[in-house]
Amino acid sequence: MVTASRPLRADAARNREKLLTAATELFAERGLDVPMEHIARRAEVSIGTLYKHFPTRDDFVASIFPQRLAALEVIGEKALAEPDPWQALAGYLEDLYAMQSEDRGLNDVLTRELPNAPQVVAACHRGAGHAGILIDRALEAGVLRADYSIADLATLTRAMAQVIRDSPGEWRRFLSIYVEGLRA
Amino acid sequence: MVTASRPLRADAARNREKLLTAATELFAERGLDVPMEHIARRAEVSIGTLYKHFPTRDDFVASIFPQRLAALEVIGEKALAEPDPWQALAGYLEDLYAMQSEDRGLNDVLTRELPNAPQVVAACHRGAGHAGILIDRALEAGVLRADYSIADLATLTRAMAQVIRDSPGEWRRFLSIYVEGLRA
DNA sequence: ACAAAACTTGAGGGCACCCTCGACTTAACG
DNA sequence: CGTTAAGTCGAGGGTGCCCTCAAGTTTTGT
Repeated sequence: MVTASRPLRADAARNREKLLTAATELFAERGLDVPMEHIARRAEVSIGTLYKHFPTRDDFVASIFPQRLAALEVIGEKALAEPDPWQALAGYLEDLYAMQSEDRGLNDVLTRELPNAPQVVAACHRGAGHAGILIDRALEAGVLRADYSIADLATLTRAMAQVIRDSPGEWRRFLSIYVEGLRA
Repeated sequence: MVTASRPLRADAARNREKLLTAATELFAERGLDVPMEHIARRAEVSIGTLYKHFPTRDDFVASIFPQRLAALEVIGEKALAEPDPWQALAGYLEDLYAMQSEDRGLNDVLTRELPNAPQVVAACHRGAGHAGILIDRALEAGVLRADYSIADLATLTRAMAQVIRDSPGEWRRFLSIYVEGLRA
C-alpha cells in the first residue's frame, strides 16, 4: 500500500524512527508487554507523541516484526537447500528456535494470536509454508513419524516458547529429545 | 505446627471455609491470578474479611495445594507398582499431566516459583521423589535415554503447562512424541 | 442480659498502566 | 520573515487491582 499521503515532517520522521528503535529494543529485551511509557521514555519522546505515531501496541508490532520474520524465509531456504530431508527438518527447527531464543518479543509474537497485526500473521504463514514443505519431504522419505503435521509444529513452537523463557539454557536439549521422538 | 491459639469464632470459621471453597474453585477455573475481589465475591464475604483470613495470595495457595498435591503421591505409588519400568514412567507422566490439565491453578503451581508457600514446595519435592525413582529404574533397565534426569522433567513440566493452556486437546499427542524421544 | 473480644464491612488511598486533549512549538512554504 | 498546518507535550482522567482501617456487628463467657 504505502499510501504516501503527505510525507512526514522532518521532526516527526525522526521521532518515528526513535520510537521504532526503542520499541524494537524493549520488545527484544522484555517482551511485547512493556509499558508504552517505557518505550516513550527510551525514545526520549512524550507519551502523546508515541500515541500519535502508533495508536495501538499492535501498530508497533506490525511495524517491527514482519521484517524480523523475514529471517524465517532465510532459514527456510537454507533448510530447503539441505539434501537430506531429516537433516533439513531438524536443522530448520534448531535455527527457528535459536532465533526465537534471542528475542523475547519474537517469542511472544510466535506464541500469541495477533488479530490486529495481519501483516505479522501473514509473515508467519509464509514461514509455515517452508516448514510444511520440509515436513512433506521428510514424510515422503519415510523418515518422519507418519502422522506428523504442521499443526504439531505450532504446538511445539508454543512449548518451546515456554522452555526458552524459563530455562534458556535447556531448550536445545529439550528440542533434541522431542526431535528424537519424531523419527519414523 | 497447628498452633491452636484460641479456636475461631463460629462465623469466622464459616467464612474461612467459604473463602477456601471459592478460592479452590476459582484457582481451578482461572488460575492463580484471579483478583482477590473475585474470590471474596464468590465467597459472599467482604474484601476486608478475605484479607483477615488470608493476608496474601500465597496464604491461599499454601492452604489449598498441599492437599491437592497429595494426589501426586497416589499416582507415584501407582506407577511404582507397575512392574515394567518403561510403562511405569510413561504412565506416570500421562497421569501427572492429566491431573495438571484439569486444574488451571495446579498448572500454575507446577510452573512457578512459590518462595512464600514452602508447604507447596515441599509437596512438590515429595512428588519429585517418586519421579526420581521411576527415572532411576528406567535407567537401570536401560530403556531410558542414558542422560535423562529429574531436571529434564522440570523442563518438560513447564512445557506441558504451556501446551495444556493453549491447546488442551493436544497435550497427549505432544507428550507421546516427547516420550518416544526418551527411549534408549 | 451485658460487656468485652472477635469479627465483618466497604469506602477509599495507592499504584501501574492505559489513553486523550487542549495549549504550546516548530518545520515548511511562499 | 510570517503564516499555518503539522507535530509535540504532559497533566490528568479512566480502569483494575492491591490493601488498610475506623466504624459497626456478632459471638462468647459470665
